[in-house]
Amino acid sequence: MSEAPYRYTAAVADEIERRWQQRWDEEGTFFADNPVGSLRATTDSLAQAATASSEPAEKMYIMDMFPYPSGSGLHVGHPLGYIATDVVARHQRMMGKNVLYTMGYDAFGLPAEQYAVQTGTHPRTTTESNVANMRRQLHRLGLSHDSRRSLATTDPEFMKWTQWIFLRIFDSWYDPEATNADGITGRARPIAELRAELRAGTVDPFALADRQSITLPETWVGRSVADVTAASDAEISRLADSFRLTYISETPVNWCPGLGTVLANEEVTTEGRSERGNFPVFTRRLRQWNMRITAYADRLIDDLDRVDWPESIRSMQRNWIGRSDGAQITFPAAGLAGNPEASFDVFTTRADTLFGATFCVLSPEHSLLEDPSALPAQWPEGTKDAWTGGAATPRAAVEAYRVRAASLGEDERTAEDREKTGVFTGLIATNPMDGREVPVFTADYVLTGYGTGAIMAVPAEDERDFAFADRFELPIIRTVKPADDFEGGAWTGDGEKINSANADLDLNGLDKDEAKARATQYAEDRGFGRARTTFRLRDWLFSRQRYWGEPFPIVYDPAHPEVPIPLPESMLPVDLPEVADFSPKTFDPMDADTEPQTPLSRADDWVEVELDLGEGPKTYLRETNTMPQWAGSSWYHLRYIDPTEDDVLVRAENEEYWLGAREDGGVGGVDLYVGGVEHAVLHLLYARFWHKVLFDRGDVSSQEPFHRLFNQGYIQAYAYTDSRGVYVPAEEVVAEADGTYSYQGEPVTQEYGKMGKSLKNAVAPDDMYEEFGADTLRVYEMSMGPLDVSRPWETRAVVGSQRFLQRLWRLAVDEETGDMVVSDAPADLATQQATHRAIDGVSRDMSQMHFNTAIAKLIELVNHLTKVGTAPREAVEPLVLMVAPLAPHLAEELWSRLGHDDSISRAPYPVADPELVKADMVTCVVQVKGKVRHRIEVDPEISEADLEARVMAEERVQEVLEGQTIRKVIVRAPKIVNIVV
RNA sequence: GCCGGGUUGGCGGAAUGGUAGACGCGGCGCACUCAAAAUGCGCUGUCCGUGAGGGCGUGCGGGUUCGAGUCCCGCACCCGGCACCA
Repeated sequence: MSEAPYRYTAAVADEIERRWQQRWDEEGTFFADNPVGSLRATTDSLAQAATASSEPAEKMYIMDMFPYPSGSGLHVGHPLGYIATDVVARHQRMMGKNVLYTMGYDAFGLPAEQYAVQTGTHPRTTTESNVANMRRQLHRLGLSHDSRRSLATTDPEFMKWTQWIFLRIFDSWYDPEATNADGITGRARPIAELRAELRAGTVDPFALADRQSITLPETWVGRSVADVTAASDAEISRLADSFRLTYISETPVNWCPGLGTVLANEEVTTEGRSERGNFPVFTRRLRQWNMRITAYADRLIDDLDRVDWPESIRSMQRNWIGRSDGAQITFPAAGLAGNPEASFDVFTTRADTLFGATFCVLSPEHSLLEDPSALPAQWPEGTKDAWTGGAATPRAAVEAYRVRAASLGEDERTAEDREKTGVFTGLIATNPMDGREVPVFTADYVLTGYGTGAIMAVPAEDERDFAFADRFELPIIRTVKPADDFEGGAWTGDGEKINSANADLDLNGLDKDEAKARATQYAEDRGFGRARTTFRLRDWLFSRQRYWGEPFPIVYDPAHPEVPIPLPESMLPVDLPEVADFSPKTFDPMDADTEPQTPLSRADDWVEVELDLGEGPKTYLRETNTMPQWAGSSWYHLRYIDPTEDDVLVRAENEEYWLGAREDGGVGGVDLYVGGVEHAVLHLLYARFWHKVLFDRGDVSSQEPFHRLFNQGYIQAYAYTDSRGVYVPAEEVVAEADGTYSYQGEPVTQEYGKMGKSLKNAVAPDDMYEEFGADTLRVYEMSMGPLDVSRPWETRAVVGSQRFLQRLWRLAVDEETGDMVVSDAPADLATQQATHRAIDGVSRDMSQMHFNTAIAKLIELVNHLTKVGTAPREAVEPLVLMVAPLAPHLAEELWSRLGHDDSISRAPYPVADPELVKADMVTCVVQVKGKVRHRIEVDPEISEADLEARVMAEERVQEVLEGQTIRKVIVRAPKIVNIVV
């Protein structure tokens, strides 16, 4: 080490990196200018803009999925995506773009709250220290963030606008007939406009409610549009309230009295107990806030075709939304006490099979079964023993079945191999096609949350219905002719219609699609059905019984506790109260009938508040639920744009500049959004939904939040367990010659997967800085493979990236003296060509985010220059410029030592000279029957005729062709000649 | 079951239908050194051959093509998502 005092070691790297990071901070090197407002051009960048041109720089908005500021430090897997976006941001700046690039923190959430419950430390304290720690760790990587735009979702000034958006959505209803400025049908409109339309009778609330599956207040059920126009203002107002995009409803949730909280499905085990604490969990209807995301289902699917996202993610979203086109058919049902006109609706995607419906099935939670005592008191004639479930009457059978169904967990109920169960309800429905009487069953294979919660069963063409019919000895009528080799069961394939005719309609002989259309039309003409689209997507359960989340900007008048009252913007933000206890009240774990008592509900001084909301000072009660963690992440991309504005969410000029619709036909949004695939559905769907509401309400000009999405892979790692299954430190595991592994002489088992502290295989970035420096870590992570593929971490391979940077350094700096050794003499032709070929290839790779191959080409150039001896400036300068996005500190240092005063951050990226990219000679491959037999060096411009002549004249070729007849010669100058014999 | 993605040396990975294995790790050898480290240079898919060269090779089986890791058909395995969704 003493021999080379100026070698690029970790210590030298550390000094360089800290020095440049400080300078970047001091000079605000990475500040991005807004068109207007407080983040308008700084003096420096104004000066720079003036020297360039009067045109504003082209923009580029690059964003990472922001992290939760966890307390347990980073490992080297975390920053993979951040390094990649930083490389893109730095490259784009050198390409002359105005780059918006920053980092925020998704800081509400459970860990800080749980830590608070255990230790009494306020979540805000924990959160702030974690954010500070994470900022420091990321800063050390040299990420070129605009620090002025950084935020945390817990900042009161951020939370204010989260609450403001909540109110915006609360103030909206979805008008499926309204057209947006740019031709999209369906739009959120102010609730006041709905009240006006209801008053004027220009909207039919009953049709609208039916279309959006909205339950109207009971006083309005069964009334007409004429009743609406004649109603009082208060009544109209209540009616309009049912259409809000944010609403309260009794929603089935996972209630865990032992923890005193409602749980997400992921937090409930297959045994129906809480993951944490192992308490019983009950499915109960509780009063909850919801967001009507289902109103946007069509647009959320359709606009997936207008964004540049991986196909896999788009397909996951389509899948999740689950649009399915079919028909809703009404079946009259006889046998219900006091209701001779009873009927129920079924949803089917196979209206063509109506003639094959031989029974119907209601979900156990279906409204017709809510009062089993209205069911027949005796089994109707023809009831088979198997249908009764052993009960004496339909009432008893259904009652027992419903109780059983309620006690089953979701997982048990939907277990794949479970045999079909169910009981006959005693009700008899009429098939509207041919008047056939069919029995009505209840069975838990029909789900209450999908379609209408009721089906017509067509055992001949549906596997589930077939299994049920088989078990309960129900008739089967085929309405599609199966293929000849069909072996029985349900035929779900295509085929000619059979057995499908009544006096007025004959579907026989038609194909599936034609028959579907005809049957649906027939149902519509006769008034017993219509085409309908259903979605798998459910509305968004938006309330949580937690402390560490955004409070709702909602109060209640104690006289009307069922009517939520929005607070005016002037009263935002609603801050969290100080409380003594951050945990919700817990109950007897077995007592399902308890009600959640949120942490906020016990802050009496906060809950009860005197306000003047236009009726003079009055006492109101605050909403005590908090918002889910998804809230902040649904819109932070907007706040990055205008983080300092206090009077507006985001200024229109700035939003349009950074997110506006694109020339290539894109609908706007962040230019590049990088993050893990785990957010493929929920976060991205919620953010798209909020963004679309804001678009509809005129708050933003872009229709999608994220134009281009990129999912980075994960850095994975090997973990090792000993004979007891306990993890041992991966670092100290030794690979044995026979391919096994051992730790302290004992054999251990290798597994491959995530990196994590508990798996004892986490590698801390700090250790990498100490051993190699941040630039080496950056280059290593970018060189490991394509960004979207997961790959294993290998500390021992990091040295390769360090050697690359050391060789680069050595090209310019004498390791003994520290002097610059770059030559100002002109480079030889081979070096010029090597340089320009590298520029050409690296430029292409960089713009496609192929950093691994870009680095390979840079290494090749460095290796070439190493062989040359003294490196010429005309090669070293472009090389340093190309390295700058990847290893920015080293590049800045060399750039400065090469005599440049300005930061390399906005130096223009090198451009290849096409003349020097062209090769003088290329290798032409001579193949015989597709096998390589010879190679010759030829001029790249050689004509096909000349090339063929050259090849045929070669001695070696003659030799190989000896005694064979040439049938054909394929010439692709200058690369290949294939001789077919 | 359905949807999406994948399978290339000892390892990470390169290859607009046209020289399979760029670049890196590891390994082997040489130079420098008393020696080691570091550095530089060379070799490194596999089998046969002293060599020139040849055989075989991109999960498996077919096909298209003058030519296939790449395109098409079928299959196996792996990863991810959804799933009694009517």
